[in-house]
Amino acid sequence: MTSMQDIADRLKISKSTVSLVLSGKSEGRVSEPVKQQVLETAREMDYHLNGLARSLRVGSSNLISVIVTDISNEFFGNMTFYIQEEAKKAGYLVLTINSNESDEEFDQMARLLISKKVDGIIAVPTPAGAASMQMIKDQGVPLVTVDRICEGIDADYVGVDNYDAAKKAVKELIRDGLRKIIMMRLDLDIPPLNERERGYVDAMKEAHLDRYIQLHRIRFGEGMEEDLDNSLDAALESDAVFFTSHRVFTEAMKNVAKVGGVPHGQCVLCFDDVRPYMTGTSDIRYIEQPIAQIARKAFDLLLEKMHGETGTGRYVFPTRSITRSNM
Amino acid sequence: MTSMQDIADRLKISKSTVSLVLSGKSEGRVSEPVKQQVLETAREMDYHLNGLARSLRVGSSNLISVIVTDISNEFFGNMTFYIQEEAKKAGYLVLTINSNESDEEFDQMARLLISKKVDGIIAVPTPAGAASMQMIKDQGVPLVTVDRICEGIDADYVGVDNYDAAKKAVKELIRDGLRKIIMMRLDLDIPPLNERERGYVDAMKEAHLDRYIQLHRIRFGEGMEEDLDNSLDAALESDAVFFTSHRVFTEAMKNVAKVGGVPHGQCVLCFDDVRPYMTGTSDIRYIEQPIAQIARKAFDLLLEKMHGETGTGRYVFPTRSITRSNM
DNA sequence: CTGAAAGCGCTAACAC
DNA sequence: GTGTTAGCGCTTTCAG
Repeated sequence: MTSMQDIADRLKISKSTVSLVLSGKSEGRVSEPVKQQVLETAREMDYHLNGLARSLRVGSSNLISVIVTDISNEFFGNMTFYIQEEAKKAGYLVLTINSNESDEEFDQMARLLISKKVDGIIAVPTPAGAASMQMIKDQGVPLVTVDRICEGIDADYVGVDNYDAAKKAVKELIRDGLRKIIMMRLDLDIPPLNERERGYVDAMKEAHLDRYIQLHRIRFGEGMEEDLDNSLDAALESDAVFFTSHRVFTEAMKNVAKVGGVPHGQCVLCFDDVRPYMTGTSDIRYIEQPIAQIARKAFDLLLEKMHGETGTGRYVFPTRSITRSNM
Repeated sequence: MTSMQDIADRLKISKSTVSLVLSGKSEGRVSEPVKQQVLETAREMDYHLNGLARSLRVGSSNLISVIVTDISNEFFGNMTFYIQEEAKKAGYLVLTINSNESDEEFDQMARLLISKKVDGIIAVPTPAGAASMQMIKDQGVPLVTVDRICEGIDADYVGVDNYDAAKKAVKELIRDGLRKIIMMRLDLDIPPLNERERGYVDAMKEAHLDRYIQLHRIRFGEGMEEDLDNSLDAALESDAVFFTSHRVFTEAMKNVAKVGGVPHGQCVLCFDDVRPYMTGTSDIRYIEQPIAQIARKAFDLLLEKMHGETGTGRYVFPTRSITRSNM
């Protein structure tokens, strides 16, 4: 592996000169002939920059990380994708991390990332992840949180109004004549899910449909399928099922497939895009979060912080309810 | 940010001693009291290792990269996920890169990764990516290719027998009475897609159904929706549509939703798991690739290479045809 | 315009 | 057991 020293030796010049031209800072500081020689020799010797050495010296790695709780959730998958696209444009590489909703894993990974000297972190906080957030901040690593607010932590936040989105969508269902609307949510104590539940409950109460309110809490991980099985009958008897997140929806669908699909005439409401799943004949609706915008905003905020800006803010984007009936 | 030197100064000892205990190499080389002091002081001063310095010194970054062509393809998404899980166990962080099927992007990213001194790369080669593969090898970076063989490059390969899988699945369709079976594939000149096409064509010919052979080539990226629209009528008139990859399937489904879903009684055959999409009443079948196994094998091979093994091999895993009719 | 030298934070010989 | 030293490959003052 050839180094700058190697090409300096070959040309009998100093490595500082080589560094100047190879890092594009030679403008008016290195003569044209020398510059050309360096460039050519670098090519001949198949030189590749050692970014580690550079990073150590300049104090920044051009690496950022995005830590999500469940990469198999399409919402997070897409978010990660969009962040990567933005990062690429800005010259950053991204380390994608899956915390699997575990505080311990999150913390462990955050420590690793700090040691890798990432320039910034975009994180979906785990249920009780405040301490890890604080550690990241204490280490001076720019941080922006996404999807879930982490109470007690002064960091940028980007997300949507989950309460409002859920309430509006349920009201639309009621307007369209549906009555027995039940909710299936993951058994995780995280703000978005709690907010969506509140929205559902309030919408039902306001329409005096209290008696139909049903909350099915599905365990995340171990026990998921069992819980889903137990809720199946209730689901089949309802007019509509409101799934609070993509993951619980897709898992439930695998289950529902066993009994021949969603019953004709029944309505499914879900957070996040389910268009590709709408091959059937049931009435499917979903609440769309502007993922690309969220991702872009999150990255922009991170970029600002990495450039030294200090204030933090909370940015809430509007959602849309989409109805596409195939009946 | 406190360094080893800082804690050595505080304790009036040398930084080598500090290094020894902090890197867990103090066994029988540092006295117990000193060791405890170091550990405690490190905690007090909120010390975090500078991994860049360590990597520069020891010559390895504990970073690997997986470069896929389309992260929004669930097959690659899952593969990446499994690789990450394996990598985590082995103490590696992974940089996920999306080449977007572009040779140029791949090459550019590969150069960046080399400068970041990644310890290894798992790559899905782009259509004409041999030169980039060679560059990676020339730089001494361990490489394993996945999903597509890159001709002319001596590197490990992990994948499935695409010809055989496609042929078998089509034969099953024919056995079950389907005749007008058409294929929709992306317009990319890559081995797996070509092999799947060959398998389809041969199965049809062997059943003397030559007259029903229809190949619809769908552009990837710009023009995709247009091509899909143009093929819609033919699709609706067929007995079955064989989608050669997950991506073309999901895109087509968005399109099909416009006309009210897949017609009753029609069959859809697809490469890769589409269980969550089986909410409808149509006959859906798919060819399952053992993604977890593929990912694990790829990572194992990479690990071996990173540990100095040299030989290369090609590993082909069996697929399964899954039928689950909801009719 | 070019070079010498210092140093980013760490590890690993090698002395003592 | 512990300290000294050299150096990984680069960037960046500072002289000349």
